[in-house]
Amino acid sequence: MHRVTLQDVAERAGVSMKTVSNVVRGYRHVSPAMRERVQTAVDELGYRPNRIGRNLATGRSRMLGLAFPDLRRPYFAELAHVFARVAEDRGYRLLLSETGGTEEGERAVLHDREAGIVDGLVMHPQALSAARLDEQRRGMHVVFLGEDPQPADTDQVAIDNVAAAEEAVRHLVASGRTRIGFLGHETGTLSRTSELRLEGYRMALAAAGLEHDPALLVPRSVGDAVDAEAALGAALDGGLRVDALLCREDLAAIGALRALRRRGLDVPGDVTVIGWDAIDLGESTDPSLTSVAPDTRALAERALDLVLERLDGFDGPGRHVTVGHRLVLRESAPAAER
Amino acid sequence: MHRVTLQDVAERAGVSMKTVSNVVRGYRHVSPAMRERVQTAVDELGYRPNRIGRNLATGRSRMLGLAFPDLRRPYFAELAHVFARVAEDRGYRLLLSETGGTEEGERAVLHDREAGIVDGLVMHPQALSAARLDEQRRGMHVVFLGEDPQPADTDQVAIDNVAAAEEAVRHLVASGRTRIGFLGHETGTLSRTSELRLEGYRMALAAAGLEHDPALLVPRSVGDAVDAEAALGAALDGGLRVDALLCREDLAAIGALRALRRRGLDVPGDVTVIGWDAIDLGESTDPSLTSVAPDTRALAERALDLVLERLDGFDGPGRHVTVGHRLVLRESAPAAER
DNA sequence: ACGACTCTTTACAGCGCTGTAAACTCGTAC
DNA sequence: GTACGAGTTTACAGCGCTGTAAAGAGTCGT
Repeated sequence: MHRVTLQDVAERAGVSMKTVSNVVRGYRHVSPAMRERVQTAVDELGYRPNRIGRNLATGRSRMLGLAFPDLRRPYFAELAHVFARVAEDRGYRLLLSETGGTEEGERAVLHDREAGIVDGLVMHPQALSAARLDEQRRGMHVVFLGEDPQPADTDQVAIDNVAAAEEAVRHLVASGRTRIGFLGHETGTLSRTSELRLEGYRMALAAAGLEHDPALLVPRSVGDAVDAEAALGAALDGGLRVDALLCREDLAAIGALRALRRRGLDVPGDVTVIGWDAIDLGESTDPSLTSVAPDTRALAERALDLVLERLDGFDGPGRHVTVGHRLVLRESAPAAER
Repeated sequence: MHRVTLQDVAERAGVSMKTVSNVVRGYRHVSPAMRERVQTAVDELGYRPNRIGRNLATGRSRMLGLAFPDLRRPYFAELAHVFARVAEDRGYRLLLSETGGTEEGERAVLHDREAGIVDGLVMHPQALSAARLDEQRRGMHVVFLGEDPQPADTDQVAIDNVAAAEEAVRHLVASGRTRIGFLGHETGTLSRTSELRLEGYRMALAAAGLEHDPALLVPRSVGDAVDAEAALGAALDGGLRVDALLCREDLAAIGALRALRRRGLDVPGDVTVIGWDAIDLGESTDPSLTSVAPDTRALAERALDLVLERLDGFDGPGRHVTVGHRLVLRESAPAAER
């Protein structure tokens, strides 16, 4: 079971190996007659290029790493899908990795370039500090997703979390809501993303002349729907009264739907709910979820632009790109009656 | 920016390249003194192996392909997570690919071995026939997931769909349900998976002495929750009366919850609902979903066992492995009152 | 006619690492 | 003392492909 190599084809066609390579790669300086002759031999022998040989010779794998904390979270799975599509359009494959949101996991994916497995990396960091990220990446081209602190000379892409939160809260205010809670940020140390979303939430409350009441903030310890449900349930049972909720992510919103309904509170009548991420399943919850939808296509496009420009030799300062978002209106927070 | 190679370390430590390689790979026939001397040089120079060089020399990438139709479907994203973990325990990386459920997509992943990118493949086929799969794989070691028709001498892993469906229906029967519908199979040609689940459904009905009424089958054209909701909604509005539903997958069950609630039907009181796949979010729907849960851990373990045994030289006939499942009881179909 | 340029093909070396086998040393058994 | 086996280190060739530069032919402009 000997694999067919360039040399085999070269012998068959009576030309040099390099000429076979030129034909297979589509190099333009090959005569039509030669191209046909070699292609015939390629077809007869069923030659298929060995990417490993090519990768070693070129020093490029044409594969990019994409690292998320956990693929089971619908938003990340859906984002991975978009990234894979965009990368494919650019002639790249994606190697998906889960970091588990741990330092060790993040450190591991940063080493993939050194191993020659990937040419660059797009990553959603969660555990490593900016200094450690910089130290561990050792020159690897990385684009960071989100707004967590990152090394100064690296590139990142994010949505404007402050503006998006403001917009969501404004929508709730326009619907006549006055006791607007926030559900789903971390119980202990806040991630930068949570900070920004809370900042936007507070700014919009202030702009609406609503007093910010810390009692309206409901954190959770684990970022899933079950934990959000429990956290909100406990708060409601402990006397929390809200007429609206901005949730840090859709999973928290889904947990909120259960917690509210279990206590006889109607959504959106008694409590209006807005999620974040606009996952596909948000269309099929009951009520369907109004949610902040990042422009995931633009996110992927920009991120890949940035990392590929680095691969092409761009050596300028780190760039911070903000992509769009919109508020997807569904049943949990319908268009305001005006 | 010259990468540090085995040769650099060898010169630094005053030994041969091969000795450095032996140390780095943990080859046992190296003296402790030599090991320490080389490791010191490795650490000083910050040497990191280039996997591409190793892959070319060994003919192995230690990467396995995992191909699903669409990562956005929660079940596949969650299964991918389990596979990645199991593969990692075995010293392999996974290269995830989406086939889009198309022949072209499936054909493309079957070629990755020839390119040298992966050593083998685990795949959930949907579009290619058994004959075309056999033709296209050209000797590549593939393990197929599910029970669709596959080449005779290949390996596959699946749960017993018939038995699982029987069990689910028995649970509904034990809850006193007599008009048990099935929601979510394909509108046109049935996949083998749907056939088997329907077969188990029918067998359990017969065993319970319940007449099988074709009007109780509600197919859908697209496999998402929105389409299932529409299909069931139309059927209910067209006069369908059921007191229970077995759904082909959890997404269909989630769609069913909305359709039923929108028509004033209570779950599980008026209609008991069972889904399939036991996705994480099934715990946070309202009511939470009772669902057939494949033993995904065993699925991943067996599938990787099979493909790795092929890589190790096993050349026997194709093996069909059935792994376990269980019925996860939640609110949509609670334990029967007995 | 000569020089410059473009097109075409090819020889050569190298990308980084490993498998194989040889050479050498040491310890043990007969 | 000798032979054998195990441990240790190393030389060599090769895995498949590409970049670089050279060689040769043809065309065009001066």
